Amino acid sequence: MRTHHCNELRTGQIDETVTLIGWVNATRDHGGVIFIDLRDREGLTQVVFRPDDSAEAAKLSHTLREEDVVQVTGLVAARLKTAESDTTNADLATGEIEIVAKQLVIVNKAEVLPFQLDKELSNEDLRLKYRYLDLRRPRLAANLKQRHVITKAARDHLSELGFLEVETPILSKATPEGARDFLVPSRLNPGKFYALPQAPQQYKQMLMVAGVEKYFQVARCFRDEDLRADRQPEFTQIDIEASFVTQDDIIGMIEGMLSSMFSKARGKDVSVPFDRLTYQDAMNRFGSDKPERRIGMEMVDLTEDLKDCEFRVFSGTVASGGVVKAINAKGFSDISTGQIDKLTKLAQEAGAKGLAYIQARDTDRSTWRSPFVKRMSDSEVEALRTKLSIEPGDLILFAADQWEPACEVLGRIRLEVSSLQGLLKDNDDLDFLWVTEFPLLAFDEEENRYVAVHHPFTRPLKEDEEKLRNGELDGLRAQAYDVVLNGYELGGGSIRIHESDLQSSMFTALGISEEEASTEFAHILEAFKFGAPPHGGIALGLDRVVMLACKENSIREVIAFPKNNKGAELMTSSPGGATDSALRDLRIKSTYVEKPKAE
RNA sequence: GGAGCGGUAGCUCAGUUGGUUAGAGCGCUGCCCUGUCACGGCAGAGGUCGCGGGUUCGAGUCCCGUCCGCUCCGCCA
Repeated sequence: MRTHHCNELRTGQIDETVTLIGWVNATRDHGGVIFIDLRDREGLTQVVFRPDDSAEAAKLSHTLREEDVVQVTGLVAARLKTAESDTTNADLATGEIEIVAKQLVIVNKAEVLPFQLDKELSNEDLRLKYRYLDLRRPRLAANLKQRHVITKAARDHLSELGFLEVETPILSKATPEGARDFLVPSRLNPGKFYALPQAPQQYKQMLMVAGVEKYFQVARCFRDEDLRADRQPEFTQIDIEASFVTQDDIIGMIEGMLSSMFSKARGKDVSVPFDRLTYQDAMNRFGSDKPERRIGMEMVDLTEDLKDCEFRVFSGTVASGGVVKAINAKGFSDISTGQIDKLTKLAQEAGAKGLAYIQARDTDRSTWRSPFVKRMSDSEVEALRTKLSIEPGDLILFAADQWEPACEVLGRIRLEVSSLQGLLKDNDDLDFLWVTEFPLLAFDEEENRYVAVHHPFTRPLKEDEEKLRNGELDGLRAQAYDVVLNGYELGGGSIRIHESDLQSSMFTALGISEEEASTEFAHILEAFKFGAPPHGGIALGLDRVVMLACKENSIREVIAFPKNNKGAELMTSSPGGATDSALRDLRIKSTYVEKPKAE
C-alpha cells in the first residue's frame, strides 16, 4: 500500500520505511548504483537502488523504462551534503532526501512513448491523439489543477453570496437568433430535433421568474461555428443571473469573484474596482470593444486639425463627415518597407483604402519620411507634434474614414504594431476593465433589419426605453456590459427586459413577426405576465479565464480533451459515422451527395 | 468561403545558387560505468523529404495542383 505521495517526504521522515507508487519519470543507470525519479500527481522523489542494499531490487531496476508504473518500498535517507560533495537537489522539493529501495514491484510496463514528456512538442495532432500522455506533462497537469482551483473559487464565492447552482437542460431548443446550433435528432419524435444550448439564457431567466433570485451554473455551451485559438465548439461558462439587481450590483459581484479567482490562481491580489469605459470611449481610444491597454498607443483624434489639409485623403474625408485618427508607435520609425506594406495590406483587408504614415526620424520635419508630410502646413505639423507627443524615432500611423471603420482599422493596426514591436513580451500584468453602454441594436445590411448586438432580452438604458417602445431604433444604448482582460472578452451580460410589452417591442424592432414571437418565444412572453421580477446577469468564459490565468495562448491548453480546428477530437476520432440502423431509428435517411468537382 | 505560415528520422529542427551516399540534438537498440539528477562513454539502427504532376542531365530545393495542421479575417445574438 502507498504510504506517501511523491512530494511529501522531507528530512523529518528520515529512517521511516515508506512505500511510494507512481511513474518512472527518469532513470540514471550507473551500472552499479541506479537512480530513478518517481513521479505521481504531486511531484518527484528520487529512489536509489544499490546492489549492496538489495540485490534483487537493484537487478530489477536495470530493466526499468520511463513511464513504467512501479511501487517502491524503502527507507527514507538523507542525501549526503559535505564540503566535497553535495548530492542534494535544490530544484526538487524532496531534494534533501531519497528512498533507498528495499523492494521494487513493476506494476505495469510501458512501451516507448510516441513522444518525450520532458520536451516541448509542436505537433499538436500528435498531442491530441495521445492526450492522456500529453496531460502527464507538468505544464498541462498544472493547468488542469489551476482550472479546478479557479472553478472552485467561483463556486465558493457565489455560494457565499447566496447563489444557488441549478442545472439546465442540455437537450434544448433551437433559437432563431445567434450562432448556428448543434442539432440532435429525437428518436421518439421523428423529424424533430433538440438543439444543444448556445447558453442557458432563457432557462436562467425562467429561473428568475420562478423566484430563485440568485442562480449560477458551470454551464457547458455549444456553438457550431468556426474554431479559433480562443474558441471551441463546446466551452464552459460561469453563468449567473440575479433578481432585483442593478448593473452596478452585478459589476461589483463579478469584480469580487474574478478577484478571488485570479488571486488564488496567480498568488497575488487583484485590485478592484476595475476601470469602466463606455463603448464609445473604448472605440474612440482603442478601436476595439475589448481594448488591450497595456500596449499604450492610444488613438488620437485629428479631425479638426487636418480638416483643411492639402492632403486630400484627410480633408476630403473630413468634408464627407468622416474622421482622421492616428497612433504613435514610439521608437518604431525604423520600420522596414516590408512591414509598412504588411500593415497597409492589413488596413486594406479591414476596409481602408490605404495606410498613411510618418516616419519621424529626427526632430525637424525635413527628416520625416512620409508620402504626404510635405503637403502639411507648419501649424498642422505642430498640432500633430503636440497631440501625438512626437519625438525623434517615432512612427505615426493614420486612419481616415467614417468614425466606426476608422476606429476599427486603426485599432487593428495598433494591435499588429504591438505584436511587431514585441511590446507584450514577458508582460504578465492583468488589466481588467468593463465596457458599458453598448449599442442595443445594429443594422444588418445583408438581412436588411436590425439585429440585437447582445441578445433580444437585453434592456435598453432607462432614457432609451420609450424610444424602443415607439420604434425609434437609431442610437439606442443597452444596459449591457462586458468584462475585458488584456484584450480578451472574458464575459458579458446585461440587465434584462422583464415586461411582456417591452419584450414584444423588442421582437418587433428585430423584425420578428408576432406569429414567430408567439411560437418561438411564447414561454417568455407568457412568463413575463405572471409577476416576473426585474433581473439581470452575466456569463464568463471559464476557458478564457483559465487560459489567461495560466498564461497560455490557446484555450486548448486548459481543456482536458479539446477539439482541433476542424472540430475533431483526435483521441477518440469524434465525430464518427452512424450505422444505418441507428439512422433508421432516428428516421434519418443517409444521403451522401458528392460535391460537384470544380472546373 | 478568404489570407498568411508550416509539413524533412519516433520527437524538435537544419538543409546555401538545383549537384556526390539528406544531416544534428533528443529518443530508440547493444555494450561499458557504484552518487547521478538534461548522468557519462563507445557502437548501431532508423528517411516514400505530406501526396500527385511538371521543368531539368540532375529536384528536399524551382513551377503547377492537391491534402493536412496552425494563426487570422469572415462567422461567433
